[in-house]
Amino acid sequence: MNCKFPRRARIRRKEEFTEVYRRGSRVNVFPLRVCYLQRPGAAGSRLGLAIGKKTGNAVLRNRWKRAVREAFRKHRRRLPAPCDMIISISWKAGKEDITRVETAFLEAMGIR
RNA sequence: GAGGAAGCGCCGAUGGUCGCGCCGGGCCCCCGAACAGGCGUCCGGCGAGGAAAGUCCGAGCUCCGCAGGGCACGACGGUGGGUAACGCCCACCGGGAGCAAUCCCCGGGAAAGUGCCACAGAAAACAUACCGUCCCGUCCGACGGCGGGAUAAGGGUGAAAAGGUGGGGGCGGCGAGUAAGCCGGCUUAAUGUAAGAGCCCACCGCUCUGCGGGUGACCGCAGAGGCAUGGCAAACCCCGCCGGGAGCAAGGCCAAAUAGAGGAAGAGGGGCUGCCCGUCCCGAUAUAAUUCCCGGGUUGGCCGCUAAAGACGGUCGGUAACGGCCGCCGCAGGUGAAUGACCAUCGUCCCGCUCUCUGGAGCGUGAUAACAGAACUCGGCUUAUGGUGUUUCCCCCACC
RNA sequence: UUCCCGGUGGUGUAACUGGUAACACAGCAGGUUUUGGUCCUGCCGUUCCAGGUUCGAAUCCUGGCCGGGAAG
Repeated sequence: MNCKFPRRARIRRKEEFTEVYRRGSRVNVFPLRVCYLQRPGAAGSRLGLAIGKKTGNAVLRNRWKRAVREAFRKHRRRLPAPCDMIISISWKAGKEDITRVETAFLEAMGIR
Protein backbone atom coordinates (compact mmCIF):
# COMPACT_ATOMS: atom_id res chain seq x y z
CA MET A 1 0.00 0.00 0.00
CA ASN A 2 1.36 3.38 -0.99
CA CYS A 3 1.04 5.81 1.87
CA LYS A 4 3.27 8.61 0.67
CA PHE A 5 2.24 12.23 0.87
CA PRO A 6 4.48 14.40 -1.31
CA ARG A 7 4.34 18.13 -1.53
CA ARG A 8 2.46 18.20 -4.81
CA ALA A 9 -0.49 16.61 -3.00
CA ARG A 10 -0.92 19.89 -1.13
CA ILE A 11 -3.05 22.83 -2.17
CA ARG A 12 -0.66 25.78 -2.08
CA ARG A 13 -2.04 28.48 -4.33
CA LYS A 14 -4.55 31.16 -3.52
CA GLU A 15 -6.71 30.63 -6.61
CA GLU A 16 -6.97 26.91 -5.88
CA PHE A 17 -8.18 27.66 -2.37
CA THR A 18 -10.77 30.16 -3.57
CA GLU A 19 -11.98 27.77 -6.28
CA VAL A 20 -12.52 24.97 -3.78
CA TYR A 21 -14.32 27.32 -1.41
CA ARG A 22 -16.51 28.77 -4.17
CA ARG A 23 -17.54 25.60 -6.03
CA GLY A 24 -17.00 22.84 -3.47
CA SER A 25 -19.41 20.96 -1.18
CA ARG A 26 -19.18 20.83 2.59
CA VAL A 27 -19.33 18.05 5.17
CA ASN A 28 -19.00 18.61 8.90
CA VAL A 29 -17.99 15.75 11.18
CA PHE A 30 -16.94 16.99 14.60
CA PRO A 31 -14.24 18.21 15.08
CA LEU A 32 -13.52 18.54 11.34
CA ARG A 33 -15.07 20.84 8.76
CA VAL A 34 -14.34 19.64 5.22
CA CYS A 35 -14.86 21.57 2.00
CA TYR A 36 -14.18 19.43 -1.09
CA LEU A 37 -14.33 19.60 -4.89
CA GLN A 38 -14.25 16.51 -7.11
CA ARG A 39 -11.60 16.57 -9.83
CA PRO A 40 -12.17 13.57 -12.19
CA GLY A 41 -9.08 12.58 -14.13
CA ALA A 42 -6.59 14.03 -11.66
CA ALA A 43 -3.60 12.00 -10.52
CA GLY A 44 -4.64 11.96 -6.87
CA SER A 45 -6.42 13.80 -4.11
CA ARG A 46 -4.97 16.96 -2.61
CA LEU A 47 -5.24 18.53 0.82
CA GLY A 48 -5.29 22.10 2.06
CA LEU A 49 -5.30 23.16 5.68
CA ALA A 50 -7.10 26.20 7.07
CA ILE A 51 -6.39 26.39 10.77
CA GLY A 52 -6.81 29.86 12.20
CA LYS A 53 -5.65 31.54 15.35
CA LYS A 54 -8.86 30.74 17.20
CA THR A 55 -7.77 27.11 17.29
CA GLY A 56 -5.07 27.85 19.85
CA ASN A 57 -1.45 28.81 20.12
CA ALA A 58 1.23 27.75 17.65
CA VAL A 59 1.95 24.42 19.35
CA LEU A 60 -1.70 23.45 19.35
CA ARG A 61 -2.18 24.50 15.73
CA ASN A 62 0.81 22.39 14.70
CA ARG A 63 -0.67 19.38 16.52
CA TRP A 64 -3.96 19.75 14.64
CA LYS A 65 -2.21 20.08 11.29
CA ARG A 66 -0.06 17.02 11.92
CA ALA A 67 -3.04 14.91 12.99
CA VAL A 68 -5.07 15.90 9.92
CA ARG A 69 -2.13 15.35 7.59
CA GLU A 70 -1.48 11.93 9.09
CA ALA A 71 -5.12 10.84 8.61
CA PHE A 72 -5.07 12.09 5.02
CA ARG A 73 -1.77 10.34 4.32
CA LYS A 74 -2.95 6.98 5.62
CA HIS A 75 -6.21 6.92 3.66
CA ARG A 76 -5.44 8.97 0.55
CA ARG A 77 -5.38 5.97 -1.80
CA ARG A 78 -8.66 4.58 -0.46
CA LEU A 79 -10.69 7.65 -1.46
CA PRO A 80 -13.44 6.78 -3.97
CA ALA A 81 -12.58 9.62 -6.40
CA PRO A 82 -9.73 12.14 -6.63
CA CYS A 83 -10.68 15.52 -5.23
CA ASP A 84 -9.32 18.67 -3.57
CA MET A 85 -10.32 19.18 0.02
CA ILE A 86 -9.74 21.94 2.58
CA ILE A 87 -10.04 20.93 6.20
CA SER A 88 -10.52 23.32 9.08
CA ILE A 89 -11.30 22.81 12.74
CA SER A 90 -14.54 23.53 14.53
CA TRP A 91 -14.20 26.38 16.98
CA LYS A 92 -15.91 24.24 19.62
CA ALA A 93 -13.08 21.69 19.56
CA GLY A 94 -10.68 21.47 22.48
CA LYS A 95 -7.25 19.99 22.52
CA GLU A 96 -8.56 16.62 23.77
CA ASP A 97 -10.43 16.20 20.44
CA ILE A 98 -7.20 15.73 18.47
CA THR A 99 -7.43 11.96 19.07
CA ARG A 100 -10.79 11.88 17.21
CA VAL A 101 -9.35 13.27 13.96
CA GLU A 102 -8.80 9.92 12.18
CA THR A 103 -12.25 8.41 12.89
CA ALA A 104 -13.90 11.70 11.95
CA PHE A 105 -11.92 11.77 8.72
CA LEU A 106 -13.06 8.23 7.83
CA GLU A 107 -16.67 9.09 8.65
CA ALA A 108 -16.55 12.16 6.41
CA MET A 109 -15.14 10.02 3.60
CA GLY A 110 -17.90 7.43 4.02
CA ILE A 111 -20.71 9.97 3.80
CA ARG A 112 -19.39 11.26 0.52
C1' G B 1 18.77 15.37 60.86
C1' A B 2 15.56 19.81 59.92
C1' G B 3 15.21 24.54 57.57
C1' G B 4 17.22 28.19 54.30
C1' A B 5 20.38 30.93 50.41
C1' A B 6 23.06 31.13 45.88
C1' G B 7 24.56 28.92 41.41
C1' C B 8 25.59 25.14 37.37
C1' G B 9 22.98 21.71 34.34
C1' C B 10 19.11 17.94 31.89
C1' C B 11 14.60 17.54 29.35
C1' G B 12 13.69 10.29 28.90
C1' A B 13 17.12 6.35 26.37
C1' U B 14 17.70 2.33 22.70
C1' G B 15 15.77 -0.44 18.53
C1' G B 16 12.12 -1.14 14.55
C1' U B 17 8.02 0.24 10.76
C1' C B 18 5.60 4.21 7.90
C1' G B 19 5.95 9.50 6.53
C1' C B 20 7.87 15.02 5.67
C1' G B 21 11.85 18.97 4.52
C1' C B 22 16.98 20.10 3.23
C1' C B 23 22.03 18.55 1.82
C1' G B 24 25.45 14.87 -0.63
C1' G B 25 25.68 10.55 -3.89
C1' G B 26 23.77 6.38 -7.36
C1' C B 27 20.05 4.75 -11.11
C1' C B 28 15.92 6.26 -14.38
C1' C B 29 12.94 10.09 -17.42
C1' C B 30 12.74 14.62 -20.51
C1' C B 31 16.69 16.34 -24.51
C1' G B 32 19.96 15.36 -31.16
C1' A B 33 24.01 15.67 -27.12
C1' A B 34 25.95 18.11 -22.72
C1' C B 35 24.88 21.54 -18.69
C1' A B 36 20.92 23.34 -15.96
C1' G B 37 16.19 21.58 -14.53
C1' G B 38 12.13 18.12 -13.45
C1' C B 39 9.92 13.30 -12.01
C1' G B 40 10.35 8.69 -9.63
C1' U B 41 13.34 5.57 -6.64
C1' C B 42 17.44 3.88 -3.36
C1' C B 43 21.50 4.89 0.22
C1' G B 44 23.80 8.15 3.90
C1' G B 45 23.69 12.65 7.04
C1' C B 46 21.00 16.57 9.58
C1' G B 47 16.25 18.43 11.41
C1' A B 48 13.07 23.37 17.51
C1' G B 49 13.83 25.93 22.85
C1' G B 50 15.54 27.55 27.61
C1' A B 51 12.63 30.43 26.96
C1' A B 52 12.38 29.45 19.87
C1' A B 53 7.61 33.74 23.13
C1' G B 54 6.73 39.19 24.34
C1' U B 55 9.04 42.54 20.56
C1' C B 56 11.42 45.88 25.64
C1' C B 57 16.77 47.50 24.64
C1' G B 58 21.61 47.05 21.95
C1' A B 59 24.16 45.73 17.44
C1' G B 60 25.43 43.29 12.65
C1' C B 61 23.52 43.57 7.55
C1' U B 62 20.92 46.45 3.46
C1' C B 63 19.15 50.86 1.21
C1' C B 64 18.26 56.19 1.50
C1' G B 65 21.94 62.36 -4.26
C1' C B 66 26.99 61.51 2.85
C1' A B 67 24.75 62.14 7.54
C1' G B 68 27.00 69.53 8.88
C1' G B 69 25.65 73.10 13.04
C1' G B 70 22.00 75.06 16.66
C1' C B 71 17.32 74.50 19.28
C1' A B 72 13.77 71.10 20.36
C1' C B 73 12.57 65.72 21.35
C1' G B 74 13.67 60.95 23.42
C1' A B 75 16.56 57.43 26.35
C1' C B 76 20.00 56.73 30.36
C1' G B 77 22.02 58.26 35.61
C1' G B 78 26.77 55.77 42.47
C1' U B 79 32.17 54.36 41.03
C1' G B 80 35.62 51.38 38.25
C1' G B 81 35.91 47.61 34.67
C1' G B 82 33.96 43.98 30.55
C1' U B 83 31.94 44.23 25.59
C1' A B 84 30.94 45.25 18.66
C1' A B 85 27.30 47.79 21.60
C1' C B 86 23.69 48.25 25.42
C1' G B 87 19.01 50.43 29.47
C1' C B 88 23.17 44.13 29.80
C1' C B 89 27.10 41.62 32.90
C1' C B 90 31.09 41.67 36.88
C1' A B 91 33.50 43.84 41.11
C1' C B 92 33.29 47.58 44.67
C1' C B 93 30.92 51.86 47.43
C1' G B 94 26.45 53.88 49.91
C1' G B 95 21.39 52.84 51.82
C1' G B 96 17.60 49.09 53.37
C1' A B 97 15.90 43.76 55.01
C1' G B 98 17.67 39.32 57.55
C1' C B 99 20.72 35.89 63.54
C1' A B 100 23.44 34.57 58.99
C1' A B 101 24.54 32.74 54.04
C1' U B 102 22.48 36.27 51.03
C1' C B 103 18.87 39.44 48.77
C1' C B 104 16.69 44.35 47.16
C1' C B 105 17.58 49.69 45.36
C1' C B 106 15.04 54.61 38.13
C1' G B 107 21.27 55.22 43.85
C1' G B 108 23.22 62.69 40.06
C1' G B 109 21.46 67.82 41.68
C1' A B 110 16.28 70.39 46.51
C1' A B 111 21.61 77.16 49.78
C1' A B 112 20.07 77.81 39.90
C1' G B 113 15.03 78.76 39.67
C1' U B 114 9.52 77.68 39.47
C1' G B 115 5.72 74.69 41.62
C1' C B 116 3.07 71.27 45.15
C1' C B 117 2.49 69.45 50.40
C1' A B 118 -5.31 67.80 50.84
C1' C B 119 -7.71 67.59 55.99
C1' A B 120 -6.01 69.22 60.64
C1' G B 121 -2.95 72.99 62.68
C1' A B 122 -0.84 79.52 64.99
C1' A B 123 2.48 78.15 61.24
C1' A B 124 3.95 73.34 55.67
C1' A B 125 9.15 76.73 55.02
C1' C B 126 12.99 84.06 55.00
C1' A B 127 11.26 81.51 62.69
C1' U B 128 7.84 85.74 60.73
C1' A B 129 3.04 86.99 61.57
C1' C B 130 -1.39 84.96 64.74
C1' C B 131 -3.66 83.32 69.48
C1' G B 132 -2.05 83.41 74.60
C1' U B 133 0.79 85.79 78.85
C1' C B 134 3.10 90.24 81.09
C1' C B 135 4.23 95.63 81.27
C1' C B 136 3.30 100.78 79.92
C1' G B 137 0.06 104.61 77.93
C1' U B 138 -4.97 105.93 76.92
C1' C B 139 -10.63 105.53 77.00
C1' C B 140 -14.14 103.67 80.66
C1' G B 141 -17.78 103.39 86.89
C1' A B 142 -16.52 98.31 85.68
C1' C B 143 -16.09 94.15 82.24
C1' G B 144 -13.21 95.40 78.48
C1' G B 145 -11.46 98.18 73.90
C1' C B 146 -7.32 100.74 71.28
C1' G B 147 -1.97 101.78 70.65
C1' G B 148 3.12 100.58 71.82
C1' G B 149 6.60 97.27 73.89
C1' A B 150 8.22 92.81 76.07
C1' U B 151 7.89 87.49 76.61
C1' A B 152 9.82 82.00 73.16
C1' A B 153 10.04 77.51 79.33
C1' G B 154 2.49 77.97 76.29
C1' G B 155 -0.68 76.79 71.52
C1' G B 156 -4.57 69.69 72.03
C1' U B 157 -2.58 69.16 65.20
C1' G B 158 -0.17 66.32 61.47
C1' A B 159 2.96 61.62 57.29
C1' A B 160 6.32 65.63 58.30
C1' A B 161 7.06 71.29 63.11
C1' A B 162 14.09 73.22 62.48
C1' G B 163 18.40 66.58 64.55
C1' G B 164 18.13 62.67 68.59
C1' U B 165 19.24 60.62 73.65
C1' G B 166 20.89 61.39 78.70
C1' G B 167 22.41 64.71 82.67
C1' G B 168 22.60 69.60 84.62
C1' G B 169 20.40 73.64 85.74
C1' G B 170 16.26 77.68 84.53
C1' C B 171 13.83 83.48 86.50
C1' G B 172 14.47 87.83 90.06
C1' G B 173 17.36 89.97 94.22
C1' C B 174 21.98 90.21 97.52
C1' G B 175 26.97 89.37 96.37
C1' A B 176 32.91 92.96 92.56
C1' G B 177 31.18 88.92 89.31
C1' U B 178 27.80 85.37 83.53
C1' A B 179 31.50 81.43 89.92
C1' A B 180 30.18 79.56 94.88
C1' G B 181 26.66 80.59 98.58
C1' C B 182 21.99 82.72 100.57
C1' C B 183 16.83 84.54 99.95
C1' G B 184 12.38 84.76 97.01
C1' G B 185 9.28 81.08 94.10
C1' C B 186 7.67 81.37 87.21
C1' U B 187 4.79 77.29 84.12
C1' U B 188 2.45 72.29 84.30
C1' A B 189 0.50 68.66 87.63
C1' A B 190 -3.79 67.84 93.76
C1' U B 191 0.38 68.70 98.05
C1' G B 192 5.05 66.81 99.28
C1' U B 193 7.86 66.94 95.46
C1' A B 194 9.00 66.06 90.35
C1' A B 195 9.57 67.71 85.33
C1' G B 196 10.50 71.73 81.91
C1' A B 197 14.23 75.03 76.23
C1' G B 198 16.55 77.13 71.22
C1' C B 199 21.17 77.75 78.00
C1' C B 200 25.54 74.32 79.52
C1' C B 201 27.91 69.44 79.21
C1' A B 202 28.50 64.31 77.18
C1' C B 203 27.49 60.71 73.27
C1' C B 204 25.36 59.64 68.44
C1' G B 205 24.03 62.33 63.88
C1' C B 206 25.05 66.79 60.54
C1' U B 207 28.26 70.56 58.29
C1' C B 208 33.16 72.53 57.67
C1' U B 209 38.59 72.16 58.02
C1' G B 210 43.12 69.34 58.26
C1' C B 211 45.83 64.68 57.84
C1' G B 212 46.03 59.64 56.01
C1' G B 213 44.23 55.46 52.62
C1' G B 214 41.94 54.25 47.73
C1' U B 215 42.30 54.87 40.12
C1' G B 216 37.41 56.27 42.02
C1' A B 217 32.51 56.16 44.40
C1' C B 218 34.04 56.65 49.37
C1' C B 219 36.30 55.37 54.10
C1' G B 220 39.28 56.21 58.75
C1' C B 221 41.32 59.64 62.42
C1' A B 222 41.70 64.53 64.69
C1' G B 223 39.73 69.37 65.45
C1' A B 224 35.99 73.15 65.08
C1' G B 225 30.76 74.91 64.71
C1' G B 226 25.11 74.40 69.10
C1' C B 227 24.33 73.37 64.04
C1' A B 228 18.17 79.14 61.06
C1' U B 229 17.55 77.56 55.44
C1' G B 230 12.16 70.13 55.63
C1' G B 231 9.89 66.46 51.84
C1' C B 232 8.56 65.64 46.60
C1' A B 233 12.84 65.90 40.76
C1' A B 234 9.05 57.91 38.86
C1' A B 235 6.42 67.48 39.34
C1' C B 236 8.54 71.15 35.68
C1' C B 237 13.57 71.51 35.50
C1' C B 238 19.31 71.80 35.82
C1' C B 239 23.89 68.97 34.99
C1' G B 240 26.47 64.93 32.55
C1' C B 241 26.27 61.32 28.60
C1' C B 242 24.12 59.06 24.08
C1' G B 243 21.00 59.18 19.61
C1' G B 244 20.73 60.58 11.04
C1' G B 245 16.37 57.70 9.13
C1' A B 246 14.07 53.34 7.66
C1' G B 247 13.72 48.30 7.96
C1' C B 248 14.82 41.20 5.01
C1' A B 249 7.65 43.03 2.86
C1' A B 250 15.49 45.97 3.73
C1' G B 251 17.63 45.39 -1.07
C1' G B 252 18.93 42.97 -5.93
C1' C B 253 17.84 39.78 -10.34
C1' C B 254 14.68 36.97 -13.80
C1' A B 255 9.98 35.87 -15.96
C1' A B 256 4.89 37.23 -17.03
C1' A B 257 1.07 41.05 -17.84
C1' U B 258 -0.93 46.08 -19.02
C1' A B 259 -2.63 51.59 -21.98
C1' G B 260 2.26 55.03 -18.77
C1' A B 261 -4.38 56.46 -20.98
C1' G B 262 -8.03 60.19 -18.08
C1' G B 263 -9.37 64.17 -14.37
C1' A B 264 -8.04 67.92 -10.46
C1' A B 265 -4.49 71.05 -7.75
C1' G B 266 0.17 73.32 -8.81
C1' A B 267 5.46 77.50 -7.88
C1' G B 268 7.91 75.63 -5.41
C1' G B 269 8.72 70.27 -4.11
C1' G B 270 11.94 66.61 -2.01
C1' G B 271 16.44 64.43 0.40
C1' C B 272 15.79 63.89 8.23
C1' U B 273 10.32 62.98 11.78
C1' G B 274 9.22 69.28 14.74
C1' C B 275 11.75 74.26 13.70
C1' C B 276 15.96 77.59 11.91
C1' C B 277 20.48 77.82 9.10
C1' G B 278 23.64 75.24 5.75
C1' U B 279 24.08 71.70 1.75
C1' C B 280 22.41 68.37 -2.43
C1' C B 281 18.71 66.88 -6.26
C1' C B 282 14.38 68.03 -9.50
C1' G B 283 11.65 72.27 -11.54
C1' A B 284 9.85 77.43 -12.61
C1' U B 285 4.36 79.82 -17.23
C1' A B 286 4.43 74.70 -19.18
C1' U B 287 4.15 68.52 -23.56
C1' A B 288 5.63 71.94 -16.09
C1' A B 289 8.61 69.30 -11.05
C1' U B 290 5.42 67.32 -7.51
C1' U B 291 0.81 65.79 -5.02
C1' C B 292 -4.22 63.75 -5.04
C1' C B 293 -8.46 61.05 -7.40
C1' C B 294 -10.39 57.42 -10.95
C1' G B 295 -8.97 53.27 -14.07
C1' G B 296 -5.53 48.97 -15.73
C1' G B 297 -1.61 44.85 -14.87
C1' U B 298 1.14 41.46 -11.62
C1' U B 299 -0.05 39.35 -6.90
C1' G B 300 5.24 33.74 -9.86
C1' G B 301 10.45 32.17 -9.26
C1' C B 302 15.70 32.95 -7.65
C1' C B 303 19.42 35.45 -4.60
C1' G B 304 19.69 37.74 0.25
C1' C B 305 19.53 32.60 3.60
C1' U B 306 22.36 30.69 7.08
C1' A B 307 29.49 30.11 9.07
C1' A B 308 27.31 32.56 13.80
C1' A B 309 31.04 39.24 17.86
C1' G B 310 29.85 30.18 16.65
C1' A B 311 29.99 25.78 19.94
C1' C B 312 33.17 22.27 22.67
C1' G B 313 37.95 20.88 25.13
C1' G B 314 42.71 22.49 27.04
C1' U B 315 46.00 26.27 28.70
C1' C B 316 47.51 31.29 30.26
C1' G B 317 46.09 36.30 32.34
C1' G B 318 42.26 38.45 35.53
C1' U B 319 38.85 38.53 42.39
C1' A B 320 35.10 38.28 38.42
C1' A B 321 32.40 39.59 33.97
C1' C B 322 35.76 38.46 30.14
C1' G B 323 40.06 38.20 27.02
C1' G B 324 44.69 35.84 24.44
C1' C B 325 46.62 31.24 22.29
C1' C B 326 46.19 26.01 20.68
C1' G B 327 43.22 21.82 19.14
C1' C B 328 38.68 20.07 17.21
C1' C B 329 33.54 20.30 15.17
C1' G B 330 30.88 22.20 10.78
C1' C B 331 24.97 22.43 13.83
C1' A B 332 17.11 23.64 10.99
C1' G B 333 16.42 26.60 6.72
C1' G B 334 10.37 26.53 5.93
C1' U B 335 7.36 30.02 2.41
C1' G B 336 -1.20 28.22 2.65
C1' A B 337 4.50 27.39 6.03
C1' A B 338 8.79 20.59 7.27
C1' U B 339 10.91 18.55 12.35
C1' G B 340 5.35 13.67 12.84
C1' A B 341 2.63 8.81 13.96
C1' C B 342 2.75 3.80 15.83
C1' C B 343 5.09 -0.57 18.31
C1' A B 344 8.63 -3.10 21.74
C1' U B 345 12.19 -3.03 25.88
C1' C B 346 14.40 -0.27 29.77
C1' G B 347 14.18 4.08 33.12
C1' U B 348 10.86 7.50 36.06
C1' C B 349 6.08 8.57 38.42
C1' C B 350 0.75 7.68 40.23
C1' C B 351 -2.86 3.96 41.81
C1' G B 352 -4.29 -1.13 43.39
C1' C B 353 -2.85 -6.07 45.32
C1' U B 354 0.74 -9.52 47.72
C1' C B 355 5.20 -10.38 50.77
C1' U B 356 8.08 -8.01 54.51
C1' C B 357 13.58 -7.72 58.54
C1' U B 358 9.02 -1.34 57.86
C1' G B 359 14.45 0.08 54.75
C1' G B 360 11.90 -1.97 50.67
C1' A B 361 10.77 -6.13 46.94
C1' G B 362 7.41 -8.37 43.25
C1' C B 363 3.03 -8.24 39.96
C1' G B 364 -0.86 -5.54 37.18
C1' U B 365 -3.14 -1.04 34.99
C1' G B 366 -2.20 3.90 33.42
C1' A B 367 0.97 8.26 32.26
C1' U B 368 5.84 9.93 30.04
C1' A B 369 4.52 15.37 31.33
C1' A B 370 4.76 22.17 32.74
C1' C B 371 5.38 26.50 29.66
C1' A B 372 5.62 26.22 24.89
C1' G B 373 7.20 25.86 17.82
C1' A B 374 12.52 28.77 14.39
C1' A B 375 10.70 32.81 9.83
C1' C B 376 17.41 37.72 8.29
C1' U B 377 21.05 36.78 12.29
C1' C B 378 23.34 37.62 17.00
C1' G B 379 24.16 39.89 22.52
C1' G B 380 20.86 40.81 26.57
C1' C B 381 16.31 41.87 29.36
C1' U B 382 11.35 40.53 30.67
C1' U B 383 7.42 37.20 31.08
C1' A B 384 5.34 31.80 31.27
C1' U B 385 6.57 27.27 33.48
C1' G B 386 6.36 20.78 35.63
C1' G B 387 9.81 17.66 37.39
C1' U B 388 14.91 16.21 38.26
C1' G B 389 20.44 15.90 39.03
C1' U B 390 24.56 18.27 41.24
C1' U B 391 28.03 21.92 43.76
C1' U B 392 28.99 25.57 47.45
C1' C B 393 27.49 28.27 51.67
C1' C B 394 24.45 29.84 56.26
C1' C B 395 21.60 28.87 60.76
C1' C B 396 19.55 25.42 64.44
C1' C B 397 19.46 20.55 67.00
C1' A B 398 21.91 15.81 68.45
C1' C B 399 26.46 12.89 69.00
C1' C B 400 31.94 12.31 69.05
C1' U C 1 7.20 45.09 10.26
C1' U C 2 6.59 49.90 12.48
C1' C C 3 3.50 52.92 15.51
C1' C C 4 -0.70 54.83 18.43
C1' C C 5 -4.91 54.59 21.88
C1' G C 6 -7.74 52.42 25.72
C1' G C 7 -9.13 49.08 30.20
C1' U C 8 -13.43 52.28 36.54
C1' G C 9 -20.45 48.57 39.75
C1' G C 10 -24.28 44.42 35.10
C1' U C 11 -24.19 48.71 30.96
C1' G C 12 -22.74 53.74 29.38
C1' U C 13 -19.66 57.54 31.28
C1' A C 14 -17.16 61.18 35.35
C1' A C 15 -13.27 62.13 38.94
C1' C C 16 -8.78 69.57 37.82
C1' U C 17 -2.20 69.85 38.46
C1' G C 18 -1.95 62.84 43.29
C1' G C 19 -6.06 64.11 48.80
C1' U C 20 -13.67 60.98 50.76
C1' A C 21 -14.15 56.64 43.80
C1' A C 22 -19.24 60.28 41.50
C1' C C 23 -23.73 60.19 37.97
C1' A C 24 -27.57 57.91 34.96
C1' C C 25 -29.98 53.43 33.50
C1' A C 26 -30.64 48.26 34.75
C1' G C 27 -30.96 44.46 38.83
C1' C C 28 -32.12 43.06 44.02
C1' A C 29 -34.34 44.25 48.95
C1' G C 30 -37.50 47.42 51.87
C1' G C 31 -41.16 51.49 52.28
C1' U C 32 -45.46 54.37 50.14
C1' U C 33 -50.08 52.30 47.21
C1' U C 34 -56.12 47.94 47.27
C1' U C 35 -52.54 46.16 43.07
C1' G C 36 -49.13 47.96 39.33
C1' G C 37 -46.49 52.31 37.74
C1' U C 38 -44.35 56.83 39.78
C1' C C 39 -41.63 58.29 44.11
C1' C C 40 -38.18 57.48 48.55
C1' U C 41 -34.21 54.60 51.04
C1' G C 42 -30.49 50.92 50.96
C1' C C 43 -27.32 47.19 48.47
C1' C C 44 -24.18 45.99 44.25
C1' G C 45 -16.18 48.06 43.05
C1' U C 46 -9.52 43.66 43.71
C1' U C 47 -10.50 51.30 39.57
C1' C C 48 -7.43 44.78 34.16
C1' C C 49 -3.02 42.35 37.09
C1' A C 50 1.84 42.55 39.88
C1' G C 51 5.60 45.55 41.90
C1' G C 52 7.63 50.57 43.00
C1' U C 53 7.83 56.26 44.17
C1' U C 54 4.96 59.01 47.89
C1' C C 55 2.43 60.56 54.32
C1' G C 56 -1.23 59.14 50.59
C1' A C 57 -2.00 56.31 43.71
C1' A C 58 -7.94 55.44 39.50
C1' U C 59 -4.14 59.30 38.52
C1' C C 60 3.01 59.07 38.42
C1' C C 61 6.93 55.03 36.95
C1' U C 62 8.26 49.82 35.46
C1' G C 63 6.79 44.95 33.75
C1' G C 64 2.78 41.79 32.18
C1' C C 65 -2.49 40.57 30.27
C1' C C 66 -6.59 41.90 27.17
C1' G C 67 -9.11 44.88 23.50
C1' G C 68 -9.22 48.43 19.48
C1' G C 69 -7.00 51.33 15.59
C1' A C 70 -3.34 53.49 11.75
C1' A C 71 0.58 53.02 7.90
C1' G C 72 3.44 50.00 4.51
